[in-house]
Amino acid sequence: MGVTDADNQTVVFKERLKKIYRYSQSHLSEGLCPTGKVLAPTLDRWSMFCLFNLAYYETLRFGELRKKIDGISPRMLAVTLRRLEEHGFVARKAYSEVPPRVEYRLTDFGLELSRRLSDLTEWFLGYFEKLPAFEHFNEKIEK
Amino acid sequence: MGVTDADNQTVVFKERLKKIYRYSQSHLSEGLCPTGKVLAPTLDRWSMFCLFNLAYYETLRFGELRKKIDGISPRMLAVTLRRLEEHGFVARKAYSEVPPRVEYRLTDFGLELSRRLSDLTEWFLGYFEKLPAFEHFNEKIEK
DNA sequence: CGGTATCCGTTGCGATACTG
DNA sequence: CAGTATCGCAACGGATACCG
Repeated sequence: MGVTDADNQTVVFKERLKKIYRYSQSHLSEGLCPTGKVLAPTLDRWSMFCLFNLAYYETLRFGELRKKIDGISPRMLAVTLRRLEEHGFVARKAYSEVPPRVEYRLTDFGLELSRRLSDLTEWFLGYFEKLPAFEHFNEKIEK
Repeated sequence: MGVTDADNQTVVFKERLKKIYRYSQSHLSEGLCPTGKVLAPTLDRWSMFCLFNLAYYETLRFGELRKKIDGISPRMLAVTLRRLEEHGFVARKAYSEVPPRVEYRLTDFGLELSRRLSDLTEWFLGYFEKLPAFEHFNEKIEK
């Protein structure tokens, strides 16, 4: 009676916000909110390319990744992969061979994250045509 | 026959990855993938606090936000709000009064983004207890 | 093959002081 | 009240060269 689904959704949303907010405030000194702590390592210049390539091909070697990601330097690929590994998104497997062979793949966590990030990306690609801030982006897409 | 829901999901996921990947590569020079382009401005030290406060209280003035976000300087609040406004997440309304009054609220886009970010945060809060990289995080939560 | 080491420019952020 | 101006530091990313 008078209480709509939308109302209930709002209440749930606000409770969630309060919970997250409490966590966030206890971590202010670390420089990032908890969402940032997880997402930031995936939002630099190269991480998403690594994640999505690994999500697509499942297993790739260092050199294969390097070839697939146009313009990345060996240093940045190493840094990016190490960070993704440290955060539990990517698993690294080194074989004791000559020449050396190292394979990378997503963990379950990394795969789930990739799915969720692709959902998010899919959602806001629809906004590019509407929002002024992303106009330049659209122009390039159309080319 | 033999084609499971999981298989179909995987196909859809991979098609989506290809699509996003094409977009991303055409924007390499800009330094961020499209997901990053939208999310990065929300993942610095302060943006999420602004977004979540505005999602919770709906409308807040500059000074109110400043009081609610512990430790933020006027400069960083101004910078953060301006960036959020430029990206279409936040609407700014200035009243011609003395003393001046300015109100901030989320746009529909900003509200939807806040919901999605809170979903994401809710999901991975469940991983903090499992992943080594986030152990230090858990310790603080328990305090 | 799979990385490191080094240097260097840019950006982000904080602190403080000031203003229409 | 709602910001801006200025300064300074520290972290990040890029380019290049080198190594087990």
